[in-house]
Amino acid sequence: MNKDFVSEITDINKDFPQWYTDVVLKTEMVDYGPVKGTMVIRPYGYAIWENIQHYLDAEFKKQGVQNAYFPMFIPESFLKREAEHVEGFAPEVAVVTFAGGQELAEKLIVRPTSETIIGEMFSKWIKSYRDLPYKINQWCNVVRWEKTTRPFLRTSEFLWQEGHTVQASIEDANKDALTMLDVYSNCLKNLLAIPTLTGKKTENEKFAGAVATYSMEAIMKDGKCLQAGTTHNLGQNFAKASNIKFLNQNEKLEYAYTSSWGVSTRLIGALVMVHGDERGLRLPPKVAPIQVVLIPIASKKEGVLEKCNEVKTLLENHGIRVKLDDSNNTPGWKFNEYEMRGVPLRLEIGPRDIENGLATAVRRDTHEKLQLNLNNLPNEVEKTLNLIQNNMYKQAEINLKNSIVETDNFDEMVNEINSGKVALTYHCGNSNCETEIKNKTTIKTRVIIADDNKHTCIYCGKPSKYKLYFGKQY
RNA sequence: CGGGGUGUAGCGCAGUUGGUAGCGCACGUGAUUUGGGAUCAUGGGGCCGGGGGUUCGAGUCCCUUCACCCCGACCA
Repeated sequence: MNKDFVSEITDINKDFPQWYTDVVLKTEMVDYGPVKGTMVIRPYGYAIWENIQHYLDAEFKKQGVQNAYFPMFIPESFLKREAEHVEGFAPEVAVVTFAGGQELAEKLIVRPTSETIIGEMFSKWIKSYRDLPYKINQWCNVVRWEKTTRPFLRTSEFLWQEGHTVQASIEDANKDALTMLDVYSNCLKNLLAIPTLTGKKTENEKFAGAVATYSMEAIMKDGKCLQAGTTHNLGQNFAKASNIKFLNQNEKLEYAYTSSWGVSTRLIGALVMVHGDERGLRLPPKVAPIQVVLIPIASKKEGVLEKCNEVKTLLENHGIRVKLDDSNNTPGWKFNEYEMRGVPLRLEIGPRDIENGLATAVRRDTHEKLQLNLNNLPNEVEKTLNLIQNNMYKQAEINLKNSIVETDNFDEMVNEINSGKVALTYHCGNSNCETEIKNKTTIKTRVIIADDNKHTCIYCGKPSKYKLYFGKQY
């Protein structure tokens, strides 16, 4: 017996960041790429991403969004069209200066986001109010040369979707941003079993060039926040920069109003850090690449493997993602392996089970052992998977609530944040005051705003405009 | 860009005052096994991150460089 297997993954309570790295590598979701800061998304991680894509594509469609693809290279001059935008992104763009054996006349940036190039195309395509609204999404990679990187959470290149809409009024552009924020938070709730805090970002924290940025934050097991998705009301800023004009119903030429919104492979990182435990990954059934792992016991005994294959086909025909592991490894090894990989439900089938007409099942979320009737297996498995999905959301919700402390005392807020909590508090909305709060807390904070008028600012004591969350952040 | 750490077999590591490379796991083969990381036998695998130096001799000492990880400042 190998006694060292426990130490394969760092103790989640002793060193959370190292635990995270161990889990994503050992479950074979990801590996480091040869270039610093890059990652290879391996099949087990990519399958999760594909499940997220399927879910979101269906939701986007409901919102009248069409998929398309735009080039990765953007003329450098495009980026400079929007002053705040270039200031925000210039430090982290990768630039191509040499290609085809010669120095380029105009440098090309590798997209850090595509507002400028998509805006350029919109300006060609949109002529009239009749063309609006116009809604485009693309699944692609983007490059942001980050100084410190971590698989899924922050890498030099990452995968995301970016949606871009054009509207005839700022109200409609803002509505798009808010609607997509809902789509995102529902995705996290329904698919990933992750509860989120949503709201508006402060002036200091909004997207470079946006009128308003909305954000969805998830709370990790260690109490830190992770920005899981953002949507932006860009007003006319990018329309002016890209010259997107339309003729309105009064026959007046007018700059259009745009929005943009995105979520990235960072969601996979959130999934790991919200649900994982000391044994490794825990995946909600709806995103899990493998929903049920089937483990034969004494597989060489007569009838065992046959029964397993039969059950596998039965479940697959029911639309359940099943893996039958008939490898030579011992059952014990397999139990641990698939628990580490976060497979929601394990079925064991051995001579005893066959004799009794039952399958032994073990839930990953509760470690609960169940006996499921072999005659009604697909329905029982489906029911159990739903229970697991719901229970995982509930557990995450409890963790979220336990992580938040409401306070209007400044010192208390600082203490709570330093001890790993998220503080729910009040703020006047003044930009200088916000900066002061950040400086006083001496930790990186993430801010989300909801409108509020009943309290006073935690820092300056003036009437508060906003209700917001402060917390340590990834 | 600061602070800390690590580079030796696919992975995890050991390698003493310098003496010419080892352990566990994994992998190949054969057999026995199988309800919480099996056992025996046997086999393959190394530019000791790179470059330079000291030395009769360097994984080990010195210089230099590169890569990666973790923690901070900026970002999804």
